[in-house]
Amino acid sequence: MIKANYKLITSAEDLRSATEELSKHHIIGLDTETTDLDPYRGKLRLVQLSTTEEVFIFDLFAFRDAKENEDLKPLRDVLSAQRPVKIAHNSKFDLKWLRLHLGVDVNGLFDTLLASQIISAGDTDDRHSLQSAVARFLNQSLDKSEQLSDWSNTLSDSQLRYASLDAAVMIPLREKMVERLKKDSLIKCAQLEFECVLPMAHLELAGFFLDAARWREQLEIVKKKREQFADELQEMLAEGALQGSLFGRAEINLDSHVKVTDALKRLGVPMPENTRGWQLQPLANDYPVVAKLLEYRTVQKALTSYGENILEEINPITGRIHADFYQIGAPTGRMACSNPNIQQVPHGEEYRRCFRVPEKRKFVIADYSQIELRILADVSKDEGFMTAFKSGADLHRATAAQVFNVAPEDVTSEQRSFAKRLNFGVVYGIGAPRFAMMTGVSTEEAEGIMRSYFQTYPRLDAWLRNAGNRAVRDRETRTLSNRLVKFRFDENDRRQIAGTKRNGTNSPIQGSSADILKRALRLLYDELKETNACLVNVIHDEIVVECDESQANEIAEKVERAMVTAGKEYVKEVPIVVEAEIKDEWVK
DNA sequence: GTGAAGGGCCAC
DNA sequence: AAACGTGGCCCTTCAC
Repeated sequence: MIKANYKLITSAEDLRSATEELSKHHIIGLDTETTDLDPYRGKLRLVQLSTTEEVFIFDLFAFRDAKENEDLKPLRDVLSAQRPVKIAHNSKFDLKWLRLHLGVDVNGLFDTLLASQIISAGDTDDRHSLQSAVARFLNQSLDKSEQLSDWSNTLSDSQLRYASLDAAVMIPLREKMVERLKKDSLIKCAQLEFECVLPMAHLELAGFFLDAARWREQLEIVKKKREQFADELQEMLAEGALQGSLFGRAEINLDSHVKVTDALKRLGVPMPENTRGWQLQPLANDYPVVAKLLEYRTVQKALTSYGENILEEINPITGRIHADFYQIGAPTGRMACSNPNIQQVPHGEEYRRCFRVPEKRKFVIADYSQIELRILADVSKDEGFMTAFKSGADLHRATAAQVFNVAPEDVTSEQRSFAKRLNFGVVYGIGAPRFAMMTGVSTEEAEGIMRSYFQTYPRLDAWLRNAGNRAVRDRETRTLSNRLVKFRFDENDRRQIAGTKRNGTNSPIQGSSADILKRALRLLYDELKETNACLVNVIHDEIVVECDESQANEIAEKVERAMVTAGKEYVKEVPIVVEAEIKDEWVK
């Protein structure tokens, strides 16, 4: 059973001696208690720091104006120093509050949530709450009943005991996790993740500005378009109906795939198993009604996911959108984002241009050029594929020239398009039938093109096959940071084996790309520290920074440098290219 | 009425 | 026979 002797700190004098004691330790536990989940709405009540012997509970309500209060400086110093190492669960949360309410950036972190996810290596059955982690690693139960209690009034002994336990448990939990991280060679990956937390905390605090008036304006236009598509689609679908209602045409629920499928069948459209876009696309040429359906769905999707609802996500205090980012959102290590997901705002300018800079500010929008393909080239060491990048010219054209054995200037637009689709497809483990479907050639032709692609890049082919086979054999794979991705599958199920092969080739590529981005975010944080530029969005291979107009050029250089440097740490031979632009709106 | 699953589509 | 990887979010359908 975890026990903790706590000391409540409410005076400058006690604070000094407590921090003095804390700085004698190499490793301490960290937790906070707040009156809300939103740092802009609530107050930071307690900061708990634990050693192996005791827990110091700092009651910030006992100190006036915490952010500027000189009496709290020793506490800030302990938190900002690289040592002692601060252990916390979901430290991004604590870091946001400490930054905003205590004016300190925490350095020297060990995050038990991230460590738990890294160790689980993508096993989606594992849960990663503090409670689950304590149960799994320490075989103990943790009482969370006071978590949502009122932290704004006089605190009960039960609350203080709860507060101290959460901090105290960090030390034994970390010990168990370090054992596992070492055993699985995951220390480097963990360090990468821990160093990325502070940039993520800043990202969430900064938020992304959305021009609400412009958004509403644009929505009206899209809504009109939807009404028009809906009308036209109803008209076209009704032709197959046996009878209309007495009051006119029988309306079909266009958002019901069941009803729409029925209606399309009535019209004699040879329907595939389901009505997903990529299955319907080939029918769009022959059946205008199918083309119309796809048009309708695109507009409908945009309107439902990115309609009025997103305006509710604007924080009334900052006037900006503070989305939730999950640093390890996918088994590959990729991030995920929600409430709202600003990583998948539709590309249409009508949406993107609503994300604009405030007065006197600029965006620096920087993205990696073909990062996944460069990683693939570098790890496979395929001479031809690497050459295509080293030439510095248009990659898809260069690929087409090699695959179709023509001079780059003689590549037709069709050949370039084949090359482009294949370049993108190989990362996902595309097969000939799918390639045929998306390019409109026969499966035999597709097989021929793919064969010549892989003959042109034999080592690339070998690497892909090998990666897939190894994934099946070892039931795991690694990214360039040595991040582990485990696979679970039924070896008697051929579909699952095929799926594991695709995962086995895709994960190291996608995951390494995530590694590079995370490293870039940390380097960027270090570069931007002394400026008032801030990270405002991250989209897998793209970074959006908002900065003062007057510094835009300088900041753009810093962003580019951080990203290229990060890339070069992992990709040794193939050049890393970053394209940075200065913009007023989030458009390319 | 509620919640999970299925189907679909957006981003990379 | 299978057919392109990772996520989030929407709507409908269906079971409880």
